[in-house]
Amino acid sequence: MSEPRAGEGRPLRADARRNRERILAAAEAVFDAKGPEASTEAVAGEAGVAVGTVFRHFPTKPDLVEAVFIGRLRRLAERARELADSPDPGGAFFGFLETWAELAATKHAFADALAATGVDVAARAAGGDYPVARAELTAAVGRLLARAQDGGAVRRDVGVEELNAILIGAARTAEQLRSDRALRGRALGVVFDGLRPRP
Amino acid sequence: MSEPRAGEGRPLRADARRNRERILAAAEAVFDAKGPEASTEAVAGEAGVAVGTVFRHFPTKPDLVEAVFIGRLRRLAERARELADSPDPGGAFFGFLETWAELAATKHAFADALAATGVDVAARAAGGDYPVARAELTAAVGRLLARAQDGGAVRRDVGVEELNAILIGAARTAEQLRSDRALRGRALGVVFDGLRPRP
Amino acid sequence: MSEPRAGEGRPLRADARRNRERILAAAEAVFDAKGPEASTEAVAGEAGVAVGTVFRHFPTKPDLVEAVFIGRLRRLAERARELADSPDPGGAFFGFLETWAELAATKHAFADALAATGVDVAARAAGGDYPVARAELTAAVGRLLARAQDGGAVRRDVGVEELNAILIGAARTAEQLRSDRALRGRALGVVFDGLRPRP
Amino acid sequence: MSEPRAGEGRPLRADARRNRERILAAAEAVFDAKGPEASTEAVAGEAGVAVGTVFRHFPTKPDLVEAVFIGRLRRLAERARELADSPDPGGAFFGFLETWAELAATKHAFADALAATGVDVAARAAGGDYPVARAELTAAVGRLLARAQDGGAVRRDVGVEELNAILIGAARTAEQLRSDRALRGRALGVVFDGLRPRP
DNA sequence: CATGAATGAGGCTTCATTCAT
DNA sequence: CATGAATGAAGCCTCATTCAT
Repeated sequence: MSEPRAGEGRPLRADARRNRERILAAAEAVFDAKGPEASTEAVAGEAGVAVGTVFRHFPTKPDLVEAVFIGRLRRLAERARELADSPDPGGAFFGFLETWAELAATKHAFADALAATGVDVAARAAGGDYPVARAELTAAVGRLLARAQDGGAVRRDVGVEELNAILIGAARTAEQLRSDRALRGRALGVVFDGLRPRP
Repeated sequence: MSEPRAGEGRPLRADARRNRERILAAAEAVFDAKGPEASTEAVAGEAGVAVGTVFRHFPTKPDLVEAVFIGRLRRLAERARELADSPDPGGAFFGFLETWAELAATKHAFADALAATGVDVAARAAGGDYPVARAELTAAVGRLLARAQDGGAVRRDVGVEELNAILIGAARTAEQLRSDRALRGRALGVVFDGLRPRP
Repeated sequence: MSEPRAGEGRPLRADARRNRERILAAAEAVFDAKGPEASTEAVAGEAGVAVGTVFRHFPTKPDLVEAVFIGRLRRLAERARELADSPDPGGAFFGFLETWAELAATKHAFADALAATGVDVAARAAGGDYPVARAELTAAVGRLLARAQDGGAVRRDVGVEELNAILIGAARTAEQLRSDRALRGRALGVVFDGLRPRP
Repeated sequence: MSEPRAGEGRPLRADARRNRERILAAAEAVFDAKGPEASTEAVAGEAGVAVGTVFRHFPTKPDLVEAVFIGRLRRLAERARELADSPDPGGAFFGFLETWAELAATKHAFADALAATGVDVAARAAGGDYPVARAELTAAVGRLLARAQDGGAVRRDVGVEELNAILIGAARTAEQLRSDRALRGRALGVVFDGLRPRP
């Protein structure tokens, strides 16, 4: 649940909303720096609020982690949508992959969180916002992929599912080579080349 | 450290060695199921020994995680060595990649542990068995790679470093598609295709 | 550290302060009875709080021991200051020694804690409240000593340093004879007589 | 019990006796260095035997601590006996005090162990060797004291009991000033002066 | 609503002691 | 007898979560 009282339509008070944002930002920063096992207290500290406030907004630790993660999914989906109508579908597609990898290369817990998906989603039922965010990203990426394939820039035997898994792996590859930008570029180049049509 | 006080040459008593194996096996199972943050207590339970016994063999939690991980590195290196003299270098190389991915597909903590490498190795100095195991694997894989490149099966602009990072990512990709063997095969195929020479 | 985050000026909430006092009192009682190695759990039990609460107030076992000890130093310094302006410097001085010994006679960990000084202070740097409390006591005692020497009640070849060590020993002597008040008085009398001017 | 199977008259085999001595020596060294909380394993290591052997000789940790302590009492008593017939009773008496303090100044756990006496003796019944060793020391010191008093070197209102407690305190004083020999000498001088006859 | 103190389960680790080899 | 592996209680400390202020 990324929005407390979701569905009851009670819009958060201004200060409450502000706190929520600050907590999310703080959580993102802290999780990036120390991984998602960082203590809630640390997040609260970074956000400049008390722990109680964090728990009011995100009743559970997983709730907070999920919310951070969903935020990222949304930003990625947003980016995918921006590129959707590019006149150069191939460029748009591979450009998006770069964005993804670049994001993953610096954001520590990102790949983990992504990978945790398969598990968590099952465990947390279908109630939360996660499936929605996930679906939106998948849809947006799917469109990018389809156009790129139509344009002949990407092989046709790849579906969104494989692409998704490949990107999760690529994120890890990128993270692994975090410190060497050139090496990272080359490794990702290899992986992405695999997506191009075989002659 | 895969052998306590390694280097002092005192071979463990029969029962001690048996327990050590049981603990390692238990740890592998538990870490696979719940990740390497699983409690030492859980490992002890699975192994059918008391906690104290686990700590006698692996004085520290990281020691245990490392030992499990090193075991995997060794098995992989072993496999790489077996394939070293294959008459079909390209087949040997890609066959090895399959093994790797197959192993990773079921072993949860594997990718994490691998990824943790960069950090842990630095932190744990060069004292343990880890660097050795790591070096051996790298060497064995390097030979496989070189032969495959010489045989024209793999593009020449890929080094062991990139390969390593790519494989770590591929492990994650495979894990992600754990449940769908066909899909997994296709995704890995794409990634591995990226390694073939561009026409 | 006798006040958590001392110096930041945030006064504890009423209930927190109350708990803090209870914990200190409990620690004093428990340490007196079983020595400072008594478990934190025991202290918590005596104070009627959960362990977590003890650790919130005193993040570390040594912190707790130190706090108890500092409390005692302060009480002694207070007593010394009260006696500072006595019209009978010699009486004031020896009266203070009685107080000290009396306190020490019942308080088990006292001598130990005092003795631990040389070590702990070095180890714990100059950050905490300890050096301050220690210095204040030394200063107050120094004044008492100087006046007594000026009044001819105490030999002049004794400095605060020796006096301090002697008192630590006397505390142990007193503790040793805890159960026999008369005997204790005589033993301390002998030790204190050593401080009087030789004819 | 400082002698296993005490009273059954079975004299230890030569190697067993040798081990016993080595363990005692090791324990003395280790306890001096790290205090009596040092692990039995550490003692075993220092002695070059296995833990099991230590426990065979001293079935319990307190047994070992006590044995070490008794050894010291005996050595002190021995020293006192040597001085018993000195032609200079006063010199002999104060010389003995020096020995005592000197021993205590370097031997970490000594004062503690001595002080622990009151408690342990009660707890451990009267069965062990401790009371005997204690009594012998007291007797020997008593003789030294009596002769010194007869010779006018020591005030007559001091008994062995007080003396004992004073010495325990002095040991602590000496330990406190361990690092400064001159200061230590002066402080002990003051304490011992208290024992001289008042004019 | 926010605050931050209290709770207490749970994790890691040490160590006296037992006992199979 | 010696060895050293196994046991498991106990200690310290962390942290998600609750709730009085």
